[in-house]
Amino acid sequence: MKTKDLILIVEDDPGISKMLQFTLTQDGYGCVIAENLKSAYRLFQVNNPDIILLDLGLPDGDGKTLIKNVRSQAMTPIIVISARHAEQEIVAALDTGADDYVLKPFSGIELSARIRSAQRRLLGIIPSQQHIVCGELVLQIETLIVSKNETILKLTPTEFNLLKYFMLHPNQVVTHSRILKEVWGVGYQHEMHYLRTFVNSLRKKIENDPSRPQYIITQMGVGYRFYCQNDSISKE
Amino acid sequence: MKTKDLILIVEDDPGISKMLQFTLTQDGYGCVIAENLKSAYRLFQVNNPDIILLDLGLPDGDGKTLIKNVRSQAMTPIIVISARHAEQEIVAALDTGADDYVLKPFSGIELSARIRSAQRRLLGIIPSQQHIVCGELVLQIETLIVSKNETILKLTPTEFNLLKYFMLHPNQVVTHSRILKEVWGVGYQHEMHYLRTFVNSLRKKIENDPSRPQYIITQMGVGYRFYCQNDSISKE
DNA sequence: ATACTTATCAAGAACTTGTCAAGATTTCAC
DNA sequence: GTGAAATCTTGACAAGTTCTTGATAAGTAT
Repeated sequence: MKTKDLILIVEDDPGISKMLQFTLTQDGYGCVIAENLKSAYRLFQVNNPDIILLDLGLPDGDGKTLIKNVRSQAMTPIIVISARHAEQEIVAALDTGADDYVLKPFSGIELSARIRSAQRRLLGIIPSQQHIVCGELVLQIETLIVSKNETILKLTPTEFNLLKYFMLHPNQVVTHSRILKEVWGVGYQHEMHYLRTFVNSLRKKIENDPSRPQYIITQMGVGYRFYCQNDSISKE
Repeated sequence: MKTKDLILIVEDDPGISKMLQFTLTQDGYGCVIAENLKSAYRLFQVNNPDIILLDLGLPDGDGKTLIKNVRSQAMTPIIVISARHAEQEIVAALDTGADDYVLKPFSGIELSARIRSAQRRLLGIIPSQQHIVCGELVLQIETLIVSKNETILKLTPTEFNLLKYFMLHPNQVVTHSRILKEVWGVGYQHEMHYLRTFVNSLRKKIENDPSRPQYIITQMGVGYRFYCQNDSISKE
C-alpha cells in the first residue's frame, strides 16, 4: 500500500465531517477528525497532517486560534471551510495564516481541487522534473542528454552543466559571478574567461546562427540571459 | 519611492483592470496590465511579476493556456478571477496550476487578503523580485532589466544607473551635481557634459517622442525632474 | 540681439566580450 | 600502467560596446 497524505478535518457537525471523510477517502487521503479546537491541536501535534480542513465555528472557540497555533510552528496548508460569508471574516482568517477559504455549502469536487492545489504548491516548490524544455531544446537531467529538434547534441560535462543552469533560469538575467559560482563552484566567481569560452562553445552547438544568438543573450556589463519561449498559445 | 512587488493583471475589461490597478496601487504594489493572452505571456517573461491575477475569459483564448505556459517555467502564484461559476471550470483551472479561484463579482478587500496569503506562502522560498514601476516603465533591480510595455530596453550600465536614480526619485527636482555625485561618484559633480549626453541617450530609449520628453523633464538652471504618474501613493 | 543653458551628433579611446588555438590535464579503454 | 581521446585551462588577438570628449546646433531668458 502506498503511504497516503493525511488530512486533519476539524468540524463539529458529524454529518459534514463524515461526508468529508468519505469524499477524501475516495480520493485516496487518510483522515483524522477533530470536533473541537483542543482535540484538533492535539491531533495536529501528534499526527503532523499534510493538510488541515478547518471549520471556523467550533464549540470551544474560534478556529482562528488554531490557525495561529499551527502557524507558529508549521507551514501546513490550512483550508478554512465556513458558513461565515462576511468579508471581514474571510480576510481575518486569511491574514491569520489560512491558505484558502471555501464557503459552505461547498462542492466536494471543488474542495478536492483546492486540496490538490495546496499540495502541489507544497511539493512544487522544488520541481524535480525529468527534463526541461526550451523551444527546440530538450534537456534530460538524468541521462545527461540534450537534443535539439530530434538530434542529440554532443555536450561536454561542463557545457551540459552550464546549459542546465541556463535552462533552469529561463528569461532571467544571471550575473557572471553567479553562473560561475553555481556551475563551477565557490571560488571561481572571477574566472570570467572560463565562462566566455564555454558560452562560446555552447553557442556553437545550440544556436542556429552562433554569431546572432537567440538563446544565450549577453547582457553587457552584467551577465547573460537565457531566452526561452514555450509558446503553446498560438496552437490549440 | 521604494521598490515594490509587481502584479501582472490579465483582464480585458478596462473598467475592472483600472479598478484593480487602483486598489493594488493603494496596497503598495506595482501593476502591469495585459488585455490578452499573448501580451500577458510577454509581460510575464519580460517583467518577472511576483503574482498574476488572471481573468479566464480573454479575447484570444482560454486563460488556462497562460497558466500552463507560466507553470512550465515558474511557480509564480496565479489567482484566477472569473465569472465562470461552474464547478468543472474551477476544478480545471486549479488543476492546471492556478493557486486560487475568486468569483466575480469579488470584494477588493478579500482579493487583497488572498494576494497577501499567496505572498506569505512564497516568503523565504522564492526571493521576491524588487521592481520600480513608473507608467509604462518597469525596472528590475537585481536583473538590471528595464522594460517598456512588452519590450526589454537595451540600456548600457551607466544609462541603467541613471534611470534607476531617476526612478527612485520621481516627481522631484534633482540638481545636476546631485545626480552626478550619486550616479558617477564623488568628484564628478561638475562633469555636466556626461549628464547631458546620457540624458540624451536615455530619452531616445525611453521617451515616446524624445524631442518632447514626458519622463525626463529639464528644470532650467537647476537639474531634471523625473515624472511618474502612479507615484501619488507611496512615499518613503 | 546677446549671453547663457541645454541638446545633439560624431569620432576616437577605453573597456568588455567573442573567437580560436595550443598546451595541460583528465578520462577511459585496453 | 600506458596511450589515445576528450576535455579543460590559458593566452593572444579580434570584434563589438560603451564611455569620453569636442564641436555645433537649438532653445531660453533678459
